[in-house]
Amino acid sequence: MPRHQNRGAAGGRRRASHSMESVLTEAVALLDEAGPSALTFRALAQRLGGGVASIYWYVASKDELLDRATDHVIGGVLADIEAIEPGDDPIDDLRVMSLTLFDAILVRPWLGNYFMRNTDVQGNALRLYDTLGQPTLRLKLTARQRFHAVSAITTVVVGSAVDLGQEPPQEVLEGAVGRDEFLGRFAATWRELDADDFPFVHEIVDEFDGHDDIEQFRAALDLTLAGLRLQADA
Amino acid sequence: MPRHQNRGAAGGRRRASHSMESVLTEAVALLDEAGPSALTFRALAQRLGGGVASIYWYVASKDELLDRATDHVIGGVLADIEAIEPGDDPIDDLRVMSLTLFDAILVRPWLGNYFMRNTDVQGNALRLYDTLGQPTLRLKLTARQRFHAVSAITTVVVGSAVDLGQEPPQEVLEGAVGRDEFLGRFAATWRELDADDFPFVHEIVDEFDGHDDIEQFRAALDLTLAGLRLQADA
DNA sequence: CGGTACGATAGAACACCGTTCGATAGAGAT
DNA sequence: ATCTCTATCGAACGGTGTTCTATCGTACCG
Repeated sequence: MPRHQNRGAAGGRRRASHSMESVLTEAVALLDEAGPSALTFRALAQRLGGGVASIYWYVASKDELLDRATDHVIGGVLADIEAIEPGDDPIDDLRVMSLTLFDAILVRPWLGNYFMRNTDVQGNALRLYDTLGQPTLRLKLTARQRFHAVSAITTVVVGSAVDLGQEPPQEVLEGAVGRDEFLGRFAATWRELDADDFPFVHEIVDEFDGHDDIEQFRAALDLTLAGLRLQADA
Repeated sequence: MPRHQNRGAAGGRRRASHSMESVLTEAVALLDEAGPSALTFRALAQRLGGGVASIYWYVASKDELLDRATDHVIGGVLADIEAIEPGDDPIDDLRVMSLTLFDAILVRPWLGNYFMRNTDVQGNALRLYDTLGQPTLRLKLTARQRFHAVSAITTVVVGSAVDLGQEPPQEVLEGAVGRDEFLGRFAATWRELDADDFPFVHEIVDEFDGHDDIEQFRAALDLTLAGLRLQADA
């Protein structure tokens, strides 16, 4: 395991010289460019201009690599969230923080799959969890209610993110097919279902067609927050 | 692709004779016994007493296998949920249905990772989605609100399930370490954090330690449903 | 200075995975 | 008897995470 930060520039031109920073940065770049399936040790090594086994000096396994890469970008999100100054309404603060987190996941859908998986490695995620919980301390709730409230919120965020992270069939990732057309195809299938057999699907298919992910998330979040406000005012 | 159900018993003793049913049943058994990582084509083939390639006659890829296996057990859950007779309060019905679904996922945490991934293949999941949505038709809501409400609920269910599905470090899976002890270890780490730096974590660590997954889910669900009730009564 | 310990790198090999190919067995129809 | 179509299977292919072992280069120390 690495002890110090790598403090020097590269040596000669035969051997590569990495650093935790560069490993994570390139890993994130791979994830951003082509999704989780593109992040392999061989691809990462090539990008770093080194050998495969070298990566194992910084990271004990692929799981840890993913955890650390996730925490690496969560660090940035954490800074954004900590920069939010508390307002009058704690629940409003919760809302802004959650939306900030969700925005970050929207840009990097893979985040949802690894976020908060292992707080031992993901120090920033733990800190984010705490920051997200702090507004609840200003609400009239029991400790258990606070715990459940923040769990509920992260559940909504992660749950929505997982929906998103469902690597789209590679067609939209390559840009060959737009997301709207992708949704439209499903909508078309649904519309052909018998209206008596599937009354609800029939009712909402137009809403599903071309729906906005952020709006859907905000709706789910607001339901939870409305419930929470009710609880805090009781 | 298979046309008919396999209608006969096995032939001689050299070649194995499968059926869609048996393939999915054994796949589910593997998933139940040792989690997703244990479901390999080789392991499945051995269990079926046949060759690896045979499975591809029933299923085009591993993703499809996972989708069909998931939908196979969702079929049972669907029956349970359809058996629920509507009560006076649609929101109560939503609650009972959601809890029924969550109970099923609690027993098979892997379900959460594949549920509703592809409604083309997962016919039962689509039907379940519709059934879950029907109570909202009795509420005074717009179509969009109904769509968002059911999305929110499935998000909470799936989000909670993903938390669960986080294959525990194999120690608790083997029964060597109890879940409580596993949680306790994390709690111990959290307790050592500075109380000023992590005020929220400090506040809720006792609640986290030994917490019940069902209770946590129910709390999140109830917040959402409370918000929904507010919306429907407005 | 020369030697040595250690931080850091890397190539080759291993075991396993999903998937494909080509061959072939069996049963019914012609 | 031949043909066709369903269903099966062993062997191989390319790719993966991971480990083994050997090495380079630098900092330290006698």
